[in-house]
Parts: sequence; structure tokens; C-alpha cells
Amino acid sequence: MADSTILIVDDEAAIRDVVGITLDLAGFDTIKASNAHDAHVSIIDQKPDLVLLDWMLPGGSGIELARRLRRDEITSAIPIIMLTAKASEDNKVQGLNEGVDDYVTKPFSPRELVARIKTVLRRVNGKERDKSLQVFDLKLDPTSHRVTIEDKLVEMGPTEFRLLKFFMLNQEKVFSRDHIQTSVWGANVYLEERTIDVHIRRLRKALSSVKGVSIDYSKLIQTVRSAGYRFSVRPA
Amino acid sequence: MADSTILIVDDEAAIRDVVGITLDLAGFDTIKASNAHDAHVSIIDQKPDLVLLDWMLPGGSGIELARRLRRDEITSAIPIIMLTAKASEDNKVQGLNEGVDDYVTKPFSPRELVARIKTVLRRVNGKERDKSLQVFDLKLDPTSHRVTIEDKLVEMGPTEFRLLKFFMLNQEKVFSRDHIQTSVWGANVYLEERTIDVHIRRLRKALSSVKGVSIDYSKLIQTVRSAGYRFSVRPA
DNA sequence: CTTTCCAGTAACACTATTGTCACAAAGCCG
DNA sequence: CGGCTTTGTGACAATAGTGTTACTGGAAAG
Repeated sequence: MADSTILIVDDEAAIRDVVGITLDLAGFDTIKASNAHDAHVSIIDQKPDLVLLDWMLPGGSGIELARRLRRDEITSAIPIIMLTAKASEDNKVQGLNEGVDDYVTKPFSPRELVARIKTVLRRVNGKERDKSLQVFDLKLDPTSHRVTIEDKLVEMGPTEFRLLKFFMLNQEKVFSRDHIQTSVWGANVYLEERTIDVHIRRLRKALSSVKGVSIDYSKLIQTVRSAGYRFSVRPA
Repeated sequence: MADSTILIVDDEAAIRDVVGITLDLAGFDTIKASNAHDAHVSIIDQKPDLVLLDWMLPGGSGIELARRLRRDEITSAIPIIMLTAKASEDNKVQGLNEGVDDYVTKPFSPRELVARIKTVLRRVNGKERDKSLQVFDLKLDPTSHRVTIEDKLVEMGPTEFRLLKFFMLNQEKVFSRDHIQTSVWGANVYLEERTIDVHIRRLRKALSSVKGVSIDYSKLIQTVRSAGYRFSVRPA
């Protein structure tokens, strides 16, 4: 983790410097780029472990670059954290569809930035253990048994909680209903097949029930026809 | 913790040696005694942080010594772990009433012995944080939201779970119903006063519902007339 | 010993949660 | 488009959990 290389893409030198210093202090290696083209070259060339991408870039926006990276087989697995000037709903929703892994809104505290980078790296590396689970601003705390979105409590039943926990611990993979049943309800439990669907629905409902939130987190639970469901930050 | 001194009281030299070596390796200082009288003198003289006491001692049983230690102001705070040849129900129940802090049944693994000593020391020193809470063989795991007695699942409702968690985090102190209500239900919640009593009853019921267990763990929840309730391993 | 008070207990009504079902909607195939 | 499959959705009944109440039993006070 401490050896991860982060590519910082921002047209403002001041931002590059501040972020660079922050990440240096946190033990990351850093590369910098001031425009989308240079960034793309650096990514292919040096394969950073994560890209910090400014939303607004001259001559090719950040979102364009993100899209390109996702399309390309070689770069599609590299996590991206967007740096946005302000929390705009449209931006967030669109970014979600482009497969961005997280957002950090300027101005941000060094602490938060580092925390989010670590979270994303942990998630991508599949080393999600203990502690509270977090995806964007959706947090699940196994200890206090609470789920929040942007610090607003999300109400759901115990079964939905376990279902969400399972998904957050196993992101990006498709699970059959059988598999979900075994993992969430346990073996030796007979359930009518459609029961899973209903709980999926209830979970989605709970996730989108929070008002005043820019992202619809229920979209993270994707239906894979004839296969099962998947929890993913990437577009379906 | 690593500097704690443990007094080993056993009439068998072989046991004293084995236990002594085990504790040395675990970083504890050890004192040894082969009978109740010597043990008592050593305790007053050297004030060990914990006493490992053999149940059957020639010329004054271990239980007698435990009782004497609890009666005396000076020694009453020193935790005691009993070493018993076999898990006899009567012994355990009686020991519970004498205020023994834990039991280890011979033969025991060094690993288990050290683990139990550390648990008791942690509990007594009030540094019970994180992790799973344990008292004797009663375990509460905040993360998995499970309670077990001797690894057997104890069924109870969510409210009883929180109530038990509260008690296990705050042992040996008497709490008024008001205090319990605020801690477990939260402030700004109106409850009919007797409601607490009913939940206490349900928790006790749950704790004593497990079959094939030598100790009645419901006894740990003590009623303090006109004051409230207390969770304690010491006699009422 | 009697009275008074307090806690134990059982029973009840109310609510939340859960699994199931029936039907509507959407996707997929030729 | 038309038929078939799969999923979304609302409704429902059964169950578990919760708070309240009334009655019982035992301890403390007089």
C-alpha cells in the first residue's frame, strides 16, 4: 500500500504541488500530469496504481479521459478518483456511469484525500477486512450495525443489512441467487427463489430512500440477467 | 500488562513448574505457593496482580482461600482464576458465588491459560475496548452480533443484545433504570419504568436458556433493590 | 407478624420484519 | 411483432420483537 504510485492529473500547478506533497508525506509515490494527453501517456507508460483526476481539464475534459481509460483493456482496471470543484449532482451521476471509483470535492483536507485513496486501493486490492465499509459516501459499520449515506441514516431491516454487507465485501463480482442465499442466509435454509429478488428490491428501495443525496446508490446493485446480481461502482 | 505478577497456587510441583514456564514465556512475573497459608502470606506480602488458584488444596481448600481474599478489604480487588481438575457444576456455581473471576479446567493448553489471564486482567483494569467481550465462557461479539456460552449460540432480541453489551462493557457497577434507559435506548425516549425490568428478565431468561452449561450466567445480572441492576462476577 | 414496597413474571397488543405469491414490466429470441 | 423468460413490484400472512400492564411473591420496614 505504501508503495503505491499515484498519478495526479490537474492543470493547476498549485494543486499538483499541494496534492503531491500530501501524498509524499503519506508514503505514496507520485507522478504528475497537467493535461489529459500527458496523463494518458503516463498511465500507459508507468501504470500507476491509482489516478487522481481533475474534473475540468483544458483540451479534453477529465471525464473524457476517464471514459477512454475504462474502454481500454489495459487501463480499465486502474481506479480513478475524481477531483471536482464543487459537488454537482449531474457530474456525480455522470461520473458514476463512467466508472469513477470515488470523488473528492475541492477544497479537500489532506486527511480526507489520503483516506479515500486508501479506501479505494483497499477495495480494489480486495483486502477489505474489518473496519467500516465505504463506497463513495455510502458507509456500513458492522459494529454499530448502521448504514449511512453522506452521514444520513439509511433505514433497513436486518436481512437487508446483511445483504448489503455481503455485497460491499464482495464488489464487482456477479453472484447467483444460490450463492447469495448461502452467504447471507446460510446453508441448510430453504427459500423460495424469488425471495432474494424481493430483498434486493427492499435494499435498493432503502438505498434510494435517502433524500437530498446526489447519487442514487441503488444503482450500485446491478441485475445480471439469468445470472444474478452484482454490486459494482462501474457502469453496468 | 506484560509486567503483571501472577501468583501460582498449587500443591503439585509439576503443575507449578509447567504453569510457571508458560507464564514466563508469556512475559509475566510469577510467584509460587504450594498451600493456602503460604499463598495468603504471599498475596499480602507481594500483592500479585492475579492469583491462579488450584481448587483442591491440602489443609484448606482453594475455595476457602478465595473466600478469605474476597472478605479482606486489602485483597478483595485481586482477581482470581481457579484451576479445576474437572468442570463440576457445583464447583463452578459455588465458585461464582465466591467471586472467582474465571475458571480454567485441567488439562488446559498454555494458550488458553494465557488468553484467560489476559482477558481477566484487561477486564479488571477497565481496558475493555473493541474486540469481543468475554466473561467466563460468555462471549459477545459486537461485529457478528452474536452471543455464545461455551460456543453455544444464545438467542435473544436486539434490545437484549444491546443491554447485555452495555453490561459487559460496564461491569461491577450499579446502574439505575434511568441510566440504563439512557445508555441502551438513548435519551429522548420515553419508557414505562417497568419496561427495563421486563427486558432484564428476558435477558436473564436467554442467558439461562442454554442447555448443558455448568454456570447459570443469568446470575451475573444482579438486582440491587431500590437502586437498579449490576453485572458482576462477584457475589451479590 | 403485618404492612408496604419493590421486583419477578405472564400475558397482551402493537409494530417491524420476513418469506411468499400474483401480477406487471422489461428483456430476449426468432 | 409475438411469445417466452426473467425481473420488478405491491400486497399479504405469519412470525418475531417490543413496550405495557396486571398480578404474584418475596424482602424490608414498622
